[in-house]
Amino acid sequence: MSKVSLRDLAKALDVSISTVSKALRNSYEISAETRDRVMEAAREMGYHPNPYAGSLRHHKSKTIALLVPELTNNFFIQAISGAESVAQEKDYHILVYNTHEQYQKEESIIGHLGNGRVDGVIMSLTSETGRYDHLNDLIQSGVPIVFFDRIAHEIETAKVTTDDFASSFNGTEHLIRQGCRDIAFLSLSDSLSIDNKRKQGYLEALNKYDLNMSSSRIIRCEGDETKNLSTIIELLNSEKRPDAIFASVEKLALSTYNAAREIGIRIPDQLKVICFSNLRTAPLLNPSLTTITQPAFQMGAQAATVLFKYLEKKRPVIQNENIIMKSELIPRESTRRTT
Amino acid sequence: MSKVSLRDLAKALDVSISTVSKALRNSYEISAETRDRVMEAAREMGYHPNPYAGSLRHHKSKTIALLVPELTNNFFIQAISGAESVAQEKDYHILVYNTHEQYQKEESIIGHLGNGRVDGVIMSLTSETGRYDHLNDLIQSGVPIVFFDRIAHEIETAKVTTDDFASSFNGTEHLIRQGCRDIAFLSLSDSLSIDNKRKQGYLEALNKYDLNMSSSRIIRCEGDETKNLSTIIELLNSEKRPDAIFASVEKLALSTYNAAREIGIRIPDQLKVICFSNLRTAPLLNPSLTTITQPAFQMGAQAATVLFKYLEKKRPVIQNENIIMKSELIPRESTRRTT
DNA sequence: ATAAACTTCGAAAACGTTTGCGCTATAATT
DNA sequence: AATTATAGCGCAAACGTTTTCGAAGTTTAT
Repeated sequence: MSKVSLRDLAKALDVSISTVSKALRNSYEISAETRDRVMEAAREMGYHPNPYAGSLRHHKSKTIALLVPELTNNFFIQAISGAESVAQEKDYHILVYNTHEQYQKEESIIGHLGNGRVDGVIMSLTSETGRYDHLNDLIQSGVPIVFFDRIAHEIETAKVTTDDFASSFNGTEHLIRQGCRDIAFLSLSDSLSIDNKRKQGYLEALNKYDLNMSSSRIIRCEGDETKNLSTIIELLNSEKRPDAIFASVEKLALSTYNAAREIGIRIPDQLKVICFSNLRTAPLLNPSLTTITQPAFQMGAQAATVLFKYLEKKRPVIQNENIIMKSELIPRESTRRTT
Repeated sequence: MSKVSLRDLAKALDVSISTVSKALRNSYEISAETRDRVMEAAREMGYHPNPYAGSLRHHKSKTIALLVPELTNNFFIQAISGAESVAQEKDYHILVYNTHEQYQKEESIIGHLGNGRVDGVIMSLTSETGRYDHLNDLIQSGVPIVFFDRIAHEIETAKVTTDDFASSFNGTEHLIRQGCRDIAFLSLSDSLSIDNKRKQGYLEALNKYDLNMSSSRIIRCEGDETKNLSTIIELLNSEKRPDAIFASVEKLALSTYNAAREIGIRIPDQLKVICFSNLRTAPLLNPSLTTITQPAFQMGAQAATVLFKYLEKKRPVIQNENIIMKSELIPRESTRRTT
């Protein structure tokens, strides 16, 4: 039936609790004979150590937290999957939290993570996050943080990102080479590290080709889905409609598809679309979608690997370190050259 | 800096540990004055209670585990999202585990969940899972389990599912009404509750319309992605190619799309496709995909709600209960009637 | 005035581990 | 034979809480 503790084992075997404990951990202090007796009894009685008692003694929980701003998102879910894989190998447990793109939730959750609940944190920032006191406090209290994708430059720790500037530059260049001259950039948030890098890459490419850099072509889409949809429809209905859209995130590209469909604009004939995306169905869309795909799984795995590397040390203070992985530009129908 | 405990607070305020503890929990035994002093000091010194010490005392962890056979899967991720939402409201924490469709992993993870790590479990079974000893052991040890989608009929507890039989029947009927007479069913596993229900619905519909029930039209696709792809290609290249495919899970429909594309079969003209799916891009596919969509988010939320309802009792033994939610058939291009 | 009741707090046990140290018996060393 | 080393085990403290109980001191009732 229920819970069997060291005490129960000790009583059953008529030895002390410490003997049982040591036997189970294969201590040299215990004779082979009693060790085997204990092991056998433990298996038989279904003993499983209480993890929290151990945590209390050791100040180690063998648990890490994973904070993402969105759960139903192909990129983040692949990253989580990557982190989970290496955690499972290392016998670590993962607490998953959805911050829902809300700074307030992020702060509250981070607050719950001090004092030993987790040994470390892997996270991607909220689009609202502009101050980092809560994160610094956590680090100060001894819980290291590794960032991925949406990072805080201001915090000295390990960060796993992709080559956002270059990818965005390449993506924009790709559009230009396909004949586009008026490219709108759909942005998610001004405070986001990746968003800014991507904007810069976009602007730099425009600059290289001497294209009009009127900043009005950077469209902020930070509302909910329907809000964004109407923003995009408005854009596509405007007098001077752009001939291409560069969506900084996947969901904005999908909204663009929906908008185009709704008002009868043909992709790629009248509008070309490219975006950062980890959509598996990108090749199957109508038309198939040109994407810049980040190595999401590997990013999560890498973030976890770095974190664990530090956790294995006595006093885990993570040094500043930028790990930059490459995204891949995959041209498809949505940016096909038209005449 | 780091960790501040009750002892630290007590020392700073020159009162006893128990006074501090009681003050923080607003005990009637403590005067308003000292309570306020304690509260103030706690905030100032950044006190956060050590969760595991409390867990040890209370035999409650305020944590639940979520086990899914696949993480990069729209259905499961939406379910997780639903469960996470209600957990966050109830101030519970969620440990997420990926069983990778492997019985052995499921067993091992379940083994780690005894003895207090979690107060309860929400899970969907592996396609390999055929025996339930590990689950029964866990329940016996006092940790309740709530199943969703892929359930174990043999275990008496709460189960959240959808009307798989009816949905599958309706989906098959839909295909028949669109003119199909030779429908292949792509199955994932014989041991899976949902798979069997769906097969039965499919067969029942065939029966109703007096169609050929040769069981060879049930195709097992339990390999990896490339294996399944070649299985489907073989099917579509066979002498008597089916005129429709009913995929029991989303990924098999996507493989069907890929297979059709590869060997130049046009959907829906030459082949109609329907599947169970939570793909957000289903309307944007080429052609748009007819789906039977489960209320994944609500299922996860419902499972969590039921679990918490029981956890709030003293001795949480969950009664047998079948909660059945409705899926929605959304006809799209992939099953459009052709002449 | 004494007894009773109440208010406010502290001592200590308990949750289930791990581990340093001490104790006893036997084996090895002189 | 006397000493020392060693093997094998148990005691007890510690981790950070919560909570029962009792000890004061204070107020109210008789």
